[in-house]
Amino acid sequence: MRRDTVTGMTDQTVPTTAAGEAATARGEQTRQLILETAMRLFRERGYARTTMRAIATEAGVAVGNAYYYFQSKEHLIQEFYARTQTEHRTAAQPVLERESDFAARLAGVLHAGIDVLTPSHEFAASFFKTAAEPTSPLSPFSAESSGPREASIGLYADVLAGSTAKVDAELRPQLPELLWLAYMGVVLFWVYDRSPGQARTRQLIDGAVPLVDQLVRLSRLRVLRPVTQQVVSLIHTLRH
Amino acid sequence: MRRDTVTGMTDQTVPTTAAGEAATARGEQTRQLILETAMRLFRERGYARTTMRAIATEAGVAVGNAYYYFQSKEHLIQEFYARTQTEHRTAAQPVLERESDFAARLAGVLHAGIDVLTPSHEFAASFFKTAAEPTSPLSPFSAESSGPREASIGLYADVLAGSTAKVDAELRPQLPELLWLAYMGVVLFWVYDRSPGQARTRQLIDGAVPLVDQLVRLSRLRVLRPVTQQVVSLIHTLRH
DNA sequence: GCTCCATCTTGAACGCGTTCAACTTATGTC
DNA sequence: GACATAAGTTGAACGCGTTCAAGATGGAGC
Repeated sequence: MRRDTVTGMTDQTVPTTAAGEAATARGEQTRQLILETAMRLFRERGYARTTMRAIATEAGVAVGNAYYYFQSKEHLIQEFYARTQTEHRTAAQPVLERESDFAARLAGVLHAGIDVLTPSHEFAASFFKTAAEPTSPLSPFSAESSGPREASIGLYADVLAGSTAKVDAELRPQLPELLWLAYMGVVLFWVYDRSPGQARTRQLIDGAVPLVDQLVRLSRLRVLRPVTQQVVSLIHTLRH
Repeated sequence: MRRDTVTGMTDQTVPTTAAGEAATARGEQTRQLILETAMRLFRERGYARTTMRAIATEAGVAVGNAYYYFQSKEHLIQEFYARTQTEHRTAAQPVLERESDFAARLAGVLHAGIDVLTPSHEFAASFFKTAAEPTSPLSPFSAESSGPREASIGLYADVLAGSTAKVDAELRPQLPELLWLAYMGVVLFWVYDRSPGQARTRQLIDGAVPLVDQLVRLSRLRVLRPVTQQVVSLIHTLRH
């Protein structure tokens, strides 16, 4: 059974047995071996300088074998997404348990996200272009990325839910996704950030969080209600 | 003399004569021929399906010759930037001459930008990933794109300068670049927009412009001054 | 033990972007 | 006109991601 992504989705082009999840021990072992080798080489040499031949050789298999388990070199990255997302959740947990202030929770979760990404900055930048392509399965907006995406949005739902923040009733249901979008913006900035240790990104978070916090507070204010409603209605329009 | 970009920048790796601009008639002719052929094929077949061999063959030259004039296949796209920018300016001119209301000017210029891009939607999406890579010379933030970028920011400076809008004094000097950034956001949305005729992008513009307009107005309001100042100071911090 | 068949594995081959040493053409100098 | 040098041109070759026909493996049913 040809497996597609780390989410365990079945490849529609090769529908054999119905039990797509039932991977044999032999296959799963090779799959993991190739994956670990690839992740190691990506970190060691960067994405572009790691060839499929090198991955296969180091893993002790044939090139074609790697393509039996992964549709393309790009698909090897999907594993990176899933891992990063899981690590983000773990790293954010203490903050979510400790803090109740909205701004503190948001800042903590954003910083935790960058903490997790930091060791992979160079690597992330080199494959970012792949993720940026709209038609790519690696796009954060793609159907194939829906697993990690939903999980990530859930994280920001928790940021809001566990906080003492008072939010405009109409805005509240939209806010988690908006916060996730803001997180995507931070990641985008981070990828482009050439400052040592990506210090600028930290400044962006520390500067933008109080701003978001204030805007959320002000969303209930009379002068801003029309603007708030405009934002909400724009979101509805765009979502169809 | 090996030419680098459409901006006429000299390739530092091959510094021969000082007069880098003095291209001979023969060379310039071949260069234009390759360029026209490439642009035609890109539009006909899309970026990915157009091979350098096909470009060379159709232009009646050798593959290596194309690489004499253009560092890479990607560099052929830089021409697309420059042309698009020029067309955008032209398409926006009537609006800038006619309207004095800020919101009308901004909406007009944004719509003009999408008007110009529309015929290239498929093509743009396919090479977008290239432009998205931070290290790519095609990134809108790169030094090599500074020409078109500055011109584009200038367009938004005109949007503001010719309008009757009253803007917070501290915010005003930052606004053109912020508007350009918003335009980049619109283009990003447009690239991902799968709705027929990219109707969603039009809705985004029509929905977001009044919002921006209101925020700009409110920037002078007492309750929002702190937020405005925060925004301005954040920009300053991030700019170094 | 034998057969069958899905699963897994192989590596040569393909088309791509890109490079480069060799060659040809044009331009200026005496 | 002859020479020197810069500008322009060539196409075979390289390394890459990817494909695919062919073969090997291992467990289920008898």
